[in-house]
Amino acid sequence: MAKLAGVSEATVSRVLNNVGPIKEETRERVLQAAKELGYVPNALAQQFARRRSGNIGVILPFVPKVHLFSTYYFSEILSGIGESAKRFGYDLLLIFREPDGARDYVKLFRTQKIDACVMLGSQDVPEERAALAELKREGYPFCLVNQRFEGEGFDTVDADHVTGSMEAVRHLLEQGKRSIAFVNGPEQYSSSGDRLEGYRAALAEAGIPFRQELVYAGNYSRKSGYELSADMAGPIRTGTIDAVFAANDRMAIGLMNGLREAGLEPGLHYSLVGYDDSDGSRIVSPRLSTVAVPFYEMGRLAAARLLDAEQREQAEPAPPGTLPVSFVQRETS
Amino acid sequence: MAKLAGVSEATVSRVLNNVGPIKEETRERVLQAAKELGYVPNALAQQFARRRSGNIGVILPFVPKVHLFSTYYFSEILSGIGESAKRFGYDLLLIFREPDGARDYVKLFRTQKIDACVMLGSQDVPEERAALAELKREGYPFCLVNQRFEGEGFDTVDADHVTGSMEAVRHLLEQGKRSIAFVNGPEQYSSSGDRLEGYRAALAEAGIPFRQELVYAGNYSRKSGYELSADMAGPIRTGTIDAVFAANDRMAIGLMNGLREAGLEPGLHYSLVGYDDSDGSRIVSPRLSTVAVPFYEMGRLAAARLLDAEQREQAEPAPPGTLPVSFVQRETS
DNA sequence: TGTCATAATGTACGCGTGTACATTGAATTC
DNA sequence: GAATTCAATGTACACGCGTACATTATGACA
Repeated sequence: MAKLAGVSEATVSRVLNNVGPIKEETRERVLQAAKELGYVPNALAQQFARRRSGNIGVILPFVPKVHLFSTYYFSEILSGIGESAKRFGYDLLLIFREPDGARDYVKLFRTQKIDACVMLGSQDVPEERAALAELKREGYPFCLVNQRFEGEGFDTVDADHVTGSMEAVRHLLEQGKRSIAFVNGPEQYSSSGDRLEGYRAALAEAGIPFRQELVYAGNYSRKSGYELSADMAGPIRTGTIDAVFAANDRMAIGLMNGLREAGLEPGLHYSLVGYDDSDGSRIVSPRLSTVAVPFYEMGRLAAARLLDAEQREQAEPAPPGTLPVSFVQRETS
Repeated sequence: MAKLAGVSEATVSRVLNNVGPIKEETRERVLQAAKELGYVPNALAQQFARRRSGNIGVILPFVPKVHLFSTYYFSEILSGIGESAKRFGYDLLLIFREPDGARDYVKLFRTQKIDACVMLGSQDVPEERAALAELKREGYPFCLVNQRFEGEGFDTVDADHVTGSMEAVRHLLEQGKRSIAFVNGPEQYSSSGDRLEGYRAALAEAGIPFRQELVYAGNYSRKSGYELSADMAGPIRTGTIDAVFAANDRMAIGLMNGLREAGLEPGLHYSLVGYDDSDGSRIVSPRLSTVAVPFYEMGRLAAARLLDAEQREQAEPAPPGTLPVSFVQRETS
């Protein structure tokens, strides 16, 4: 191109990439020529020559119709990842998991489509664990967000859901509640285990025995919370349950709606605390007490960590980042 | 690679791309060798050689903290785009607009990073209009979703917000309401204009004069709806307003919450209809009447159209697609 | 002035595919 | 049996950049 600016292609490349010593005058001449011709480097050629795509992959759960997971959750994390990506000059390649459960993450790296990858919404099931272990074995950089795999040593950015749950339950205890039910999500998510742990810890701390029959199993969907209301309405009426801690806002809201149909109001007949501080928690009435999770920050950190390591070519896996969460009291407790 | 399978690289390429005549036996030999070696074509080299990235760009508004726009809205559209992309073998490259308003869309194409592009959340402002016009002038394929630019002939997938709004207002009229306020969003969005048009048409149809003082300006955020409640509480009490049609659910919900603080309940002191059929509309109480928009389908269609055209190398711009919406009655009206 | 170190630039080639064109081989036709 | 045709494959090169290495300019120093 700008050979028409009296210099070799190599020099052009050097100028544009700021590599090697360049006479100031030459640099300006090249940049001037590039501007005049409206020259834009071909990213495909660059990627090919550099053997790096400059893309960071973001793996998302398969969602034909986004509804099991909170869109809030993903939007926040995604924005955070985007923030870091921009800062490091990377682009985001969005990848939905296959519906059939196939997860050939290695292929994504082998084809060079991505240089690193952030995993969202992954579950601790054997196939996933194996797929990630292979990824790690092959040395490809990836980072999990909001999901740990015990004993694998995967790079992870998580939030302190144990403490978050403890605080939520402590709060209910402070309100004088003694029969606190817990609506949890599937155990494939490490955060479910964390929350159960926090729930138990808070009870233990208060000298209250844990009772399995107060633990209800949902799947993080609003519907599952709604359906559990049928089982819980009775115990709430009789006082066998005087408060509910739900593992996410969606279930809490579903439960709340279901109990309302049974004539039970949160904050009046029972206390209710959700988890996530999602949009929904602010718009229901009464407004839902919940636990705020720094999703944006988690995404930002996960990507930053990957790209930072990428740049210095180092492999030292940063210690799993665990970000603090905070209890938010509103009107349901 | 699979030259070790007794054939030239060219033949390997032909086999893998299904191009040209190939002896069945050769094909199998190549595929067998590829499998044995675990061969995976280098996507970067492919893209470079084909001069196509195989990426479809998705332009999103700049969102340091996602909150002005409904995350629901984008998640749905994004999923729809993902669906089409997968079907055509494309990947999604996520691109956030620059905060400073710079929008060098052309560069994205010139660098070959994307082959086509879907625009989300774009506004009809001079810079955007110019940027898109340039894109069109240069012949780069792109498609707008939920936003039209009159007189430009851009490829667009929109929803019939005029009819949707008419139905919403008709519904209120059928309920006997005669003083229907309208809370609209910024006029940079064509859908705002559409909704105003629908609002006026429905009034005209019923022989009710349009009154400018019943039109309130929000910005599609929940906060703006909340703030407008201060202005509207009085008129509602006096009966100067007996119903409100809001241009989206977020504003409707904000308004509802604000009016509640003033002691006014939707469905009781006034009727309320929102727009979007977002998650929020289902979880507030009373549940919000609204208008369902096929966002997923819109994303799916936009991408499908682009990629379809891409494949047949044709340039005939499909007629702007306008998808139907549907009124959903719930409890606030 | 000559030597040497360093700055600045040019030359040449590789990166891994896709593909136009050339070549070979086999089937068909007269 | 020669000519023709087309299937099947090989050969060669382009794609646009980055970069190792070679080369030349520049200045410091003796």
